[in-house]
Amino acid sequence: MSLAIDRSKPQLTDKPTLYKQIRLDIERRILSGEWPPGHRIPFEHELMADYRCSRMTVSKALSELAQADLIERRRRAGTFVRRPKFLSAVLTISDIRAEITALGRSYGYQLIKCSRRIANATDRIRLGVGKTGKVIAIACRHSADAVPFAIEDRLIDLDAVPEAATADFAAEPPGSWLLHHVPWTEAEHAISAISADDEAAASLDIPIGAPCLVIDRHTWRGGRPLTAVRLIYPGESHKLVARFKGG
Amino acid sequence: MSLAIDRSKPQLTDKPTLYKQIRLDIERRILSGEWPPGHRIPFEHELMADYRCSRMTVSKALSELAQADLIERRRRAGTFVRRPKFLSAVLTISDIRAEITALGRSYGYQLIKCSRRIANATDRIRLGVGKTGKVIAIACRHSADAVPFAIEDRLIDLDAVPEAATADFAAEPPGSWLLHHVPWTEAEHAISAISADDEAAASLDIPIGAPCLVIDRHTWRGGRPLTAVRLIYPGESHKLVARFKGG
DNA sequence: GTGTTCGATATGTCTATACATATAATCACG
DNA sequence: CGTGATTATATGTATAGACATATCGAACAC
Repeated sequence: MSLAIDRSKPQLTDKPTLYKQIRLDIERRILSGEWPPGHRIPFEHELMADYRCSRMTVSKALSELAQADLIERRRRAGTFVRRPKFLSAVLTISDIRAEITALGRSYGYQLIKCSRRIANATDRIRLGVGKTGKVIAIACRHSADAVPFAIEDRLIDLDAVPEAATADFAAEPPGSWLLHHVPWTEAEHAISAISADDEAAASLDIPIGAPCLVIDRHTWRGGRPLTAVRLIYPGESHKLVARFKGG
Repeated sequence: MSLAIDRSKPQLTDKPTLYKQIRLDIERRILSGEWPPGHRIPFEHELMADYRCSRMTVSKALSELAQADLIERRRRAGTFVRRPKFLSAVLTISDIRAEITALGRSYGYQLIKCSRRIANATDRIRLGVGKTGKVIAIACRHSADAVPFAIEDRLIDLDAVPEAATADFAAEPPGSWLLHHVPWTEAEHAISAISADDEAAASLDIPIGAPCLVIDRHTWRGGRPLTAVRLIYPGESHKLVARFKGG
């Protein structure tokens, strides 16, 4: 297979490390289509010979590729290229303040409503908690260069996030505050489209009935609900972008 | 730290392997909040002593956690718990036929238009190719239990995907055909909301002006554009779901 | 005080070896 | 002709030791 690489001065001429070279080599072959899904890649002992290195080194390269789901390793059978896992993409949603300032626009924030109460039935369903407890309900608006950017309707479980009781949500948007103060372990986003009702239309300064992009996000820590939020963006002016890069 | 584990009969009593135990142990501490973001986790030589194992074993556990972005390793300084990477989630978009049949509903498909042509200026911009070439333009509709589910407007670069010339898009939806025949390496999705224009409204059997969820997807192989597609879903009946599970 | 050098140290890579374990392939048997 | 036991083999885990490399801090020079 003539894979042998230049190692005339083992740790001096090589820029990337050996296992990384092997990993990138295999990755390139997979992504270029040279080794299509289902293809059996050379056995470890073959790669050992090709690259003149120990099995541990080959194994390290293959293990990383396996962890990244590019290949599948089966004992006795060998190592195979995985078929791409049906269109998936990583959606990155930064907090809104960061998103707006990253665009070089000035960030504005207005707290519309902030109340503390004992969770009612609606709150409990929305958060997904069984027994009643204290919650904070927040409505606020984010703007970019003084133009309404999104409105936010949030519920925080005060029993799960007691520190929220002392936060000043008039000064700092709850999304930013939570992101910086409360670690979370699981999150779920549901993305849909709605027509602006009169309230949303007024807050966003758009016509009633205009299309809006909606993100409903739930966040947990160790299975316990922390917060539920609905973000409404004017639909035609906002896009969510998700990317997938093989490897 | 009293982390020592039971290894009275090294490879017999242990269910999970040693490095996996170490990995899960550390993972648990991080996800439970016991070791918060920024916390320095014990040095490798400390973990070696705690778990009575070699450094390679500890290192393997830490390397996997680092690859999964839960920790950050810095030479000379030590290993630290990373702060969560600003709300990110994995969005999985399966092809529409699979999505509908997975819901136990019957899948229907109508090809509305399919034409082959030399790429005009609009096509070139949409695909992001410089010089002109042949393309296939397809319009079609997907339905679930005979109810319109989504409409699709797609452009395929015939020079990048010559096999598409022989595909029968009246029999098989282009999304499914591409997924099964054409490997890709990069994809980008932009998600937005629009009002249904009269054409979309008629195809989807919804009122003109109704909110719709739009996915614009571009797919490349090795940096070369393969296809550009716009999918329009009735907004209130469809949700995209994205999840993030720590670890 | 300020910048430089240098040593200590934690992680990063690699080797050679050993044994464990899952399983594909083969073979013996009813 | 299946079918169950056996074997061969590729990956999986683990060890001990070696050297590479980045970098924090302290000692040093200016």
